[in-house]
Amino acid sequence: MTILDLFFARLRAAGPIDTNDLQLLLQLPRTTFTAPAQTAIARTGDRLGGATLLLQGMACRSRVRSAGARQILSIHIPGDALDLTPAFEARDDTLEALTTCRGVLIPYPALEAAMQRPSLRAAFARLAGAEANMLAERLVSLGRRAALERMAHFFCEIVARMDAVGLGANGRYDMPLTQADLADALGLSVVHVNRTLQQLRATGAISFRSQRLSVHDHDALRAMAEFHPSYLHLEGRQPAQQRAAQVA
Amino acid sequence: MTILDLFFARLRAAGPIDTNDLQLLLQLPRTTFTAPAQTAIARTGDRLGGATLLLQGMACRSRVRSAGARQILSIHIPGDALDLTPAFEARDDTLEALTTCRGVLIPYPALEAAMQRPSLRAAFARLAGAEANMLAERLVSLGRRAALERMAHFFCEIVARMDAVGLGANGRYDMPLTQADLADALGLSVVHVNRTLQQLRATGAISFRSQRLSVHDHDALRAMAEFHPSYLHLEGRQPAQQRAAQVA
DNA sequence: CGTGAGGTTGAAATGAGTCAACAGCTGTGG
DNA sequence: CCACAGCTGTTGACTCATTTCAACCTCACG
Repeated sequence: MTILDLFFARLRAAGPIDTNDLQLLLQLPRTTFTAPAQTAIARTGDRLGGATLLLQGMACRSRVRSAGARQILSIHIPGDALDLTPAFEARDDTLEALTTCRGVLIPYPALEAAMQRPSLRAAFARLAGAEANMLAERLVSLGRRAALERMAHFFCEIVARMDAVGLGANGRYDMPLTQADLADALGLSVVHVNRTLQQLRATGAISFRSQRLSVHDHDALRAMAEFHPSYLHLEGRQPAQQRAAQVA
Repeated sequence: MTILDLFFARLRAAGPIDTNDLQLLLQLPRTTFTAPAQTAIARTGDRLGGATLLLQGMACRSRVRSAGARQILSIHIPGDALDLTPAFEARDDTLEALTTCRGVLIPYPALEAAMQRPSLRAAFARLAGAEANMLAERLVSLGRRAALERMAHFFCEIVARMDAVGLGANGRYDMPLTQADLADALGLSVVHVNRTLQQLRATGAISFRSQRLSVHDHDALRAMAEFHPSYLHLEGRQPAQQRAAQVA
């Protein structure tokens, strides 16, 4: 049981990984950080100087257009690695804490050193690949899915990811997103998110209120979204409990 | 003057790179391939087993929904590196040749070996980072830009990229995209692409017919798109000729 | 000269956005 | 302890961007 536990769970979900590698990761220098809810962890133009592992809380990466419109690029849950690729230049997006966040920062030089090891390089490449895949699938959502499917797909993905690291149980998940956040993630207006959410609730597949998502009919939700979790490249698709046991 | 010339131009555009590294890249085993226009280079489920460098022609990466709707994820021009990250699992998208394509495939094992060298790792990370940045910016387009801006932004990006490797001159660029391709890239219907294109032409900023894009008013186009090329992380923003000279 | 792919057009339908008001809840300060 | 401010969610009416459907045009090509 270590501090990086959730990150290790994420690594394991992406594929087999060597115990020695995990040991090496544990020995990397790192600094912990916390960020209060609703604040920026890193802004456009900043240089974090390392990769971030999110251990508690929920964060998102976003870009803001001059007109003020915000587009959320990705939502991050505990166990996620952020900014895996060394940023040589100033960052182009903003990293925001949606809730109070706790995590660690691993400086790039240390990470670079660890990357000497091919097996670790491969493991990180898998994470980066999954991240790129998620971005791609979001592009499909915004480009070619109607609001309802889009929202259903969003919930399917985040639920699959939370299951993979053992977060949430009995189909209930902490989901501290306002409808405005959801709108910016889905490329919709707040009003339309509200109505689409009602529509989705009306199907009986989910409920979503007061920071809490409950999935009542998993299959129906997936069908609505045409969700095929293969693009996430998560190994098993075990329910949360079983996965949690395996990790521990 | 080597066969990988355009790829080297792309690497250089992304940042400084050592001559020794280029030499090493030249010595990597590689197989050349060609693909006729309108055919798939690699389909969902395939495993290419290596990174692809596109040297001639134009290709795109896309996903198709069960209903038949296609979303183009990225457009690739000569000099682009595709599938830089080793794919351990079957690919999730389709790689299509839009025109006749010529390129080389570098097997992952060889690439992996080259990655031992930190400077090369950094160079490839820059390419991968730029790719991810482009995906992110496309997400902003689909989520938060109206059709006209979206199209203007698309043209701005591809023009900037072509300039960076010395393709196109005098504001004229080979652009073998049908309006249907454009629609699938921009997440619009073909009809609406047609009308938006007329609107864009009417501003006098561009013309686009018979596989050829001409940019008449670069500044107007950028203004319309709110295009800020910094996210591409291309070094200079020299006009094509100057850049071509530097590369040669 | 016919055929088909790509492009263009008009009209009607609709999904999503905008505007504006209001309800519910929480935290805060008087 | 109440009043108020402010954020989040909800609703209705209206507008508008975009899609859909269907027809037609144009041109390259066999």
